[in-house]
Amino acid sequence: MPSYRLLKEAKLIKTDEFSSVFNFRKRIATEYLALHYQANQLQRPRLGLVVGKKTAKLAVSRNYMRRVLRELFRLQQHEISAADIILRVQKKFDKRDFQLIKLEFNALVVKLNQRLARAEINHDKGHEA
RNA sequence: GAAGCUGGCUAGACAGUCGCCGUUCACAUUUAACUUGCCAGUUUACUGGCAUGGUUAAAUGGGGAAGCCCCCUGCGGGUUCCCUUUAGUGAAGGGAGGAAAGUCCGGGCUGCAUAGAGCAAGAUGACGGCUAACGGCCGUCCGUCGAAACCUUCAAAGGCGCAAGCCCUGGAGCAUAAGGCGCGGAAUAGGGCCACAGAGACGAGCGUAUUAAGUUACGGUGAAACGCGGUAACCUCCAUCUGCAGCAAGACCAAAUAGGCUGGCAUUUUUACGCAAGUAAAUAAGGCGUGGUUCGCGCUGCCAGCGGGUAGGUUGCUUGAGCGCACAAGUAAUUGUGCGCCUAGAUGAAUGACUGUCAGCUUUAGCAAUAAAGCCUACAAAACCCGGCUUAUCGGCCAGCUUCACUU
RNA sequence: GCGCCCGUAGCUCAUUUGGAUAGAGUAUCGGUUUCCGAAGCCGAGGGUAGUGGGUUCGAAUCCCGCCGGGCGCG
Repeated sequence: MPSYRLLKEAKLIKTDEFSSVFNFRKRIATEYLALHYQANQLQRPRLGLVVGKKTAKLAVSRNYMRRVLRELFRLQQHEISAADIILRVQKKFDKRDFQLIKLEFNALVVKLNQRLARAEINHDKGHEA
């Protein structure tokens, strides 16, 4: 039985960790979200969130977006391959858009897993060659 | 009853599943420290072993598998087993606001500075009170705004009436109610400014008339005119207040790397002192890098300890000018006494997601009861803590004030 | 947590200090020129100075409260 608890180990904390993911320069974007990622050596994915003041002026709406994304990550964490992920909100959304955001998030996860799997294969091939 | 206004309270409710952050308790495991008893070595103080001894502190995850059980059938819970690792489960109770906001004032707290006074700079400004303090609050005075009511007046269509007039409607004006707003000191302490118009705009002078006499009166404009005006939200003066910084304050613990200090080791040669050991000063050798080589150029070893200190962590961190009730003092702000209560502490930043029922609002249908659909709400989220101010705000409830009309 | 600056025509800026007509360039529209355009020339419209209040005879300008935008320090 997998646990859906969200632990401190599953979060990106330090500025260095954030910058290293950004510098890796891999990015998947949809209308509302942008996902930066970098494969890590841990057994689990780690999440960092960026919600800029530019996307929503009010702290309330920024907090809402953060919490929704964290919840989605929490429920999906075992389907996501091991990588450091930063979710960046590009466009404001609220409670009415929840289903839309859920679909976008799922699409992002699928895409991410595909890309990581492909990278794994290429990496192995490179080793054999 | 109508209209206008003021103040206070509240900020959907209940239940379920998963999840987050503190607090407390219980038991279990691991680690560390201290301690008790026994045994052995050896000696009068240590070392080792044992107890599944005691106390304290800290931490308590991750992955996998099949079956069974439970219910509100789910991304659910329970149970069993395996792998890895130093390593967890359960229970109770709590978890955003009236503005948490803007950061406009005032304090607490903390560090630094500080004999006293002054200058500079900034702030405040009726009078009296409240307060830890304030630019806040309360009371009074003053100024100003303030109604569809009252009063005055005007207009016009209609109604009633023989007529005077009345009713109704609209416009204007006056003085106001409750209430709102007000940086509300000083203009002979001094300086500056006062457009256009006007003869003249801050110094008095000019014109006309008049008189013994610059004696007296008047002067189309203009906000202000013959006067020792107006303006201090122009400079200024007077009175009062203010040391500077801010929890990223401050305190403690403390990696890696570089550098500092101390000690030891390694090390070429020369000189001085000394019988010697050695001490002191200078110096290069050696090694490494560059280079085909000599020359040349650049760098200077190892170990231990100490202190400062960065990342990081802990603390400050929530019991406080606290909240509620009662009584008393006071017109009130507020204060005193008694009793009761404990109410968020995150730090890439917890307070969330989903579901159901009932309220609430909107729309549609309907005479109505009600039904269906939608919204699950306004403004908005703590970041050391308080007292205010200002601004944003869907509704709901309660209390009070003023004016007018009607009834008794 | 502190500190500072800016909002004027559709756009870019003057006028603000020291109060009294809100002005220039560009864009728009009309005319002229041309076979038709462009450029040029002539003319016109466009503003209650971000917003609300106050001081004053008079406010873009002085004072206060909001709204929006930007910058700096730790």
